Amino acid sequence: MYPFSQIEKKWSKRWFETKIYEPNLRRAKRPFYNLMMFPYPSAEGLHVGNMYAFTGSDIYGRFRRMQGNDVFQPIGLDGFGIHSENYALKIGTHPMKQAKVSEKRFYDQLRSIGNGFAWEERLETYDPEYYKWTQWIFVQMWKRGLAYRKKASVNWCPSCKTVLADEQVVNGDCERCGTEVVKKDLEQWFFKITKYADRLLKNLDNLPGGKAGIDWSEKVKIAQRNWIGKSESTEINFSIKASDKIITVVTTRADTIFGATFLVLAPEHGLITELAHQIKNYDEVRHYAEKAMKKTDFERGLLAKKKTGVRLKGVLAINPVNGVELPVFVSDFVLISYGTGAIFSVPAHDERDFEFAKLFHLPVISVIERPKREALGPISVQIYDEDLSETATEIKRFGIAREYATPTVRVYEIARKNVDRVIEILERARIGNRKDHELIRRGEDFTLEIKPRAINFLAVYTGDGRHINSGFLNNLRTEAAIKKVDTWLKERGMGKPAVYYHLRDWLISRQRYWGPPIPMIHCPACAKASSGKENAGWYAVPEKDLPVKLPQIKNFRPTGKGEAPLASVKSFYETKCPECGAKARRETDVSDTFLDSDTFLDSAWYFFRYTSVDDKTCPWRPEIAKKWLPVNRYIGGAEHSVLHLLYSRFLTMVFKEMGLINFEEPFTEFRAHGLLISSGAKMSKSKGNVVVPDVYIKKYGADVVRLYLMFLGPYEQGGDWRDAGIIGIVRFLNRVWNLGVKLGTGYKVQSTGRVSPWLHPHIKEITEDIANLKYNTAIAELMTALNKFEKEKQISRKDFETFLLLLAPLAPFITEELWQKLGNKYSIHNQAWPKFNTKYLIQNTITLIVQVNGKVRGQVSVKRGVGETEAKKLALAEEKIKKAIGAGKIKRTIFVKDRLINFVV
RNA sequence: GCCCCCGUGGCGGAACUGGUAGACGCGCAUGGUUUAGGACCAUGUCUCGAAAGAGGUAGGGGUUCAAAUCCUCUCGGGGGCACCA
Repeated sequence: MYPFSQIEKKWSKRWFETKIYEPNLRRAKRPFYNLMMFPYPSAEGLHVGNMYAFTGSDIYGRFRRMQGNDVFQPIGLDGFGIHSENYALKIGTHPMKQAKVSEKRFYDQLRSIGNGFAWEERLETYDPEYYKWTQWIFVQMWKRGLAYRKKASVNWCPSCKTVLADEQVVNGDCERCGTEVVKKDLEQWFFKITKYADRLLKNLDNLPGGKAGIDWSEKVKIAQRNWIGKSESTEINFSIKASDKIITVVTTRADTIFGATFLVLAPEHGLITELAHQIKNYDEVRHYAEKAMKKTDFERGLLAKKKTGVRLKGVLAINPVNGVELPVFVSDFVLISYGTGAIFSVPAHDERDFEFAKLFHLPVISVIERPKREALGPISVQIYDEDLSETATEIKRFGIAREYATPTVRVYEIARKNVDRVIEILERARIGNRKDHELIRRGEDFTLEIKPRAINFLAVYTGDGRHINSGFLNNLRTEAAIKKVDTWLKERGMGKPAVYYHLRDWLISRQRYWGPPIPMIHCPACAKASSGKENAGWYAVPEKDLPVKLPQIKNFRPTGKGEAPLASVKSFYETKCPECGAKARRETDVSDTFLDSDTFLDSAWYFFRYTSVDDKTCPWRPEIAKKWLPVNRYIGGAEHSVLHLLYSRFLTMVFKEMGLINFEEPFTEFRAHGLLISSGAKMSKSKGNVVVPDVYIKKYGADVVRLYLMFLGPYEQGGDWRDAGIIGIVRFLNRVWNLGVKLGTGYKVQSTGRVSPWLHPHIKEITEDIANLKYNTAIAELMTALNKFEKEKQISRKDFETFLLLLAPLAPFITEELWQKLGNKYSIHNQAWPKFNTKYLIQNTITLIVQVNGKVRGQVSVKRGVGETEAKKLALAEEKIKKAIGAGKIKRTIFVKDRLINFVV
């Protein structure tokens, strides 16, 4: 095997010393900011998944460098956070100490993978020089009214002993430790990201000034759209009988208002207490509401199989469109966090409402006519699970053509002539009325589908259709009906169109130790003086006093009392009010630092800081930031679709408003790489299939590991690491080495000084593949080229050098070594990317495919650009073609120039 | 439940705007080379068939001269959101 170890060591050192990957930040002429997601320095060390992400990004950066860009490719560590803190607790050390240990290990590893990092610009989020500016940003947010403190019912992880953002709760469990999350009422700090919801959404499609939206992987854009969750809704006011109070509900289906048969309030709804005197069963209602409020969203949502609720006796709401009096309920299926926390229910056209109506035996009024069966096209029958056995047996008597079952569906194919009789059986089984029986056509037979949970579909129709029983909305369809009712309500002041978002404000405070302290001070004296005002007594730490340093304390263990560890450190929290000078108390929470690989506030702006890491006077120097930002290309994992990537966009918008920058989207291009799995499964410690790159780098060298990772599959789709295939890459690079050494030591080589024509199409392919992140096919193409070299036995030096240049971004070490061995100037990575000449892409003789009735029957060699008449003549001269056509007459000829000719007989 | 992605040899995966399916690599087989090898070299490798030929991209249906590619339904896998009114 080629001496990779020696080579890689040598060049790592040389690159570092000669700073070939350090662009001149001030003077660069063609700046290209190639960003990769800085890693979280976990105790386990650099993961092969990290290397996968970094290699893919690095190849692209190297490619751009060779194409003439000044590429800036910085790296740093996202080292604050609960993961490090927990690890320090576990092994009985201090996070500050551990950080230094991990830092060294990570940087050593990062140096070994062959990436062209700009080491001088590296940063660590736990460095006071960095988090000083994280805190500064917090202060700016505060000054602009975008940071606020609020008592809220928040997600609390009893194990991590801190609050969690909604995004960090997965199926009711803590994303990190899997402990069930509970609800707690705590005062917390929030950022008003909701204020930017519309802009965050719009920019995905169109940037201000009519420009096209940001160029991101489509799936990430979709995820953000879903997360922001815009709904065009209507607010409708229901007055309450014998009261001056009003219930404002929110709906996206105002068209169904004539079908409303009751109202439901969220347990937290303020009206419940306001109407206390009117509610006859107030104790019962209050009891229910209090119990519900203690439940987590998960318990109220997914977990709750059955609806619960209590009627507000003595309260009747009046439907504005028809004056009908409707009962009002409280139920935990309505959430205070969305809309107004109140809804009107239309059981005929909403499944949840229907569930609830069944429970309380409430009327169901249908206001939308279902489309007729014919109009539905394919039709299907669905039966409730319990009914299945008996009915199915009966149906089976008709002779089932085919039967198959899945966990949720049982499908029978029955002959057409039996359809009506089967429907009869279904009716007898009282599965629904005839209208709801639906059959799927399947050739000559029909498919009868029997699905569990079908009863709701039978009773509830959520689709569009002609409106009935709806007064002035009769005969309209949904869209038109909504418009009409909106106008109607607005004219009478009874409602108005409104837009709602699912996006919530960003909860950023955490009750832990290992994070940047929130730079706020609370003064009790001032609070008293201006009591009643919002945020009374709260002041930002004056900017000259930043950073608020995180003190090294002995007991950094989380308290679990809703208080951060710093709350018991007197020397930390005791301070003076910046306003009145009285004794005041510092905020002791730290800002959001959570997630294995990411700390949100810290990481939401790190790419700005890279441009000015040594500047102590500002977060970034405007002239340098202007030159390099926004980031030209960002490559990272899709798991950050809605967290890091959304927060970064939000902060960038704020920075623009502050006049700090002149753009509002931080990443011009974002590409999500695929997930790297191992032996068919997601890598995880519990499965024991985590691959650590070090072992392989030691055994085969970084070039081999890089190439293998990239060869696994399309970069944007991910790949499956299996040890078996790595040998193919080892062979490939060995062959490259052997060939290179032969040339370098004076074997006979042709030296024409020009790139051979046959290589040009390969240059084109490789260039395009790398530009499109299709590294797997780029490597395949390089392998093909090598095969050709070996077959020819005669090699020109120029061709081989070109080959090395093409391979250089992918395998930077071996190519650098061979480049030198061939007597070329350092460094290969600063050479110009090979160009291809289009005149060599065109072959003069091409193979024309000859088809008869669409089937390939032969091929003929023709001159490029040959016309139909000529091609036809040549094709028909072929024995095989003659035979295939036989006695038939050619009815039609399809001719695709330089590609094929097809005879239809 | 809703949204997105995917399904091609024994395996990872190629296939441009529909136009010779299986590039490249792994594995396997045969031969060579080597003291030996898990090293290297050569040849072969979708299925059936002696061949001519036929079939073949999860399955059904469709559009087309022509479908892995487009439409549609079903099945299966992965990811995201989820009582959001």
